[in-house]
Amino acid sequence: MTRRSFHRAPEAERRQDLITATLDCISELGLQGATVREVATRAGVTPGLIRHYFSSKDQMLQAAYREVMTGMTSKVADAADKGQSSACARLHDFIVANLTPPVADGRALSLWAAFISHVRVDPDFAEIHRESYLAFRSVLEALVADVLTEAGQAADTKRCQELAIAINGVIDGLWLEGTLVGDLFSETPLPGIAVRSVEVLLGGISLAADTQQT
Amino acid sequence: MTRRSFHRAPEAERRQDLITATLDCISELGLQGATVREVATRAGVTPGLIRHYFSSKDQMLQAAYREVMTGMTSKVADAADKGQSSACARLHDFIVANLTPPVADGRALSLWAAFISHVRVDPDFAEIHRESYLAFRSVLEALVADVLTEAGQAADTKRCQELAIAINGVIDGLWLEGTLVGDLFSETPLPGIAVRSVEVLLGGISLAADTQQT
DNA sequence: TCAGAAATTATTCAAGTGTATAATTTGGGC
DNA sequence: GCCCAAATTATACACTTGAATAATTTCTGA
Repeated sequence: MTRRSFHRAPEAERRQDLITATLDCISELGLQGATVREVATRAGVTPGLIRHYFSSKDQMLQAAYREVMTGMTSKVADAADKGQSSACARLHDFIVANLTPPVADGRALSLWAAFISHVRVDPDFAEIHRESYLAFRSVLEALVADVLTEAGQAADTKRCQELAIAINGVIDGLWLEGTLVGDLFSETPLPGIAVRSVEVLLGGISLAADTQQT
Repeated sequence: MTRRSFHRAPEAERRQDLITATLDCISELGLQGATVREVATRAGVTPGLIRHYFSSKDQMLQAAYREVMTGMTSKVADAADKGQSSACARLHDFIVANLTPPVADGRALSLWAAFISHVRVDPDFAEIHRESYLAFRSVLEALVADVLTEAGQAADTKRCQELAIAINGVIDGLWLEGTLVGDLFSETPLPGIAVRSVEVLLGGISLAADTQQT
């Protein structure tokens, strides 16, 4: 009986493969389905190898959680930088990026919810959540400040903070609705609702991009 | 060796105890912690009894999910009926009820997230989600229609629907923020932000109750 | 009071769980 | 070409899991 042959992968690459496999398991089978054996199988690897890269299964899950959150935040932050034009256009793109794939899709929501449900169970997960939430909101708060100054309005910290909280609420809520019951919104696209809602929250500032049609 | 004595409980009561124990397990230990044995222990019962009330562990989880959602919806719907005064006051109370305990608390969020993360895993959970979401939004949509007509504005279906979606988004999103990182909002209470945001979304209609102070 | 149906417990089972450890293979540096 | 550290596999273990079954207790109704 001969052993199966294998190939030695660079540490970073193998870690990434394991994390990706972990996330696949969680989104398709739930946290309970992310067993050491299932993850290893999907990564094309033997169960024992996991403990060579992570000191425990829990640490692997935490690494996976971190990747999900930094991935989502960086994607929407990128979208707000691509179109360099105006602050309004950047906020507009930021909102839309939050409510369209790949940020707004079932897999992302499934992963997010699975981890959130563990925030109260494990303090390590709570810390990861807190960090990623603050990172996201600080991006949004800066964006709001830019929009306000661009519109010639006062951008004091207090007001920016409250607006960012409210806007974050709209985005989060619509992200939930869209990804959970997206099929109910074929006729009333969410990004449009979101943009209009935020415009209203901002006191009537228009975020319309130049290339917009209805 | 004598068997432990027990008492025969009415079916409804025992089922309720098992469901409550299930929810306690999930909120404190996660879905993975809601094992047949742990639930039975907390319900003061033997593991085997669970299969006498539910044909499988999964069916018990589904019953628990249903209870969580109907409980939350009925609580906020009740809050919108107590003060019979005006439609504006009812919407106001509805919003506040969503963002204050017991609806807005860590336990509820933990439970909700755990179940949501299984919506994509198990079609039965998806169906429960869909039903409870539509029930909630139909309550909100009726409330919005009342407010609009009360303010003398047009309350056509299309507009009510879009407004309900947006308002639901604000509520969901702020509910998330408040329950997840509530300690960050000691100085900027969320119910206030929510009410003001909805007022703006409604085009400036004031929802202020008579007994309001700042 | 005393059956007997139904609720509850006790016990068992096979499968799956994370982890620990030892045996092997790989691939880069000499 | 070969050696040796490190990556990977293989195997084993102790424990937990959901479920199935049989044995017992409870309590109602006649």
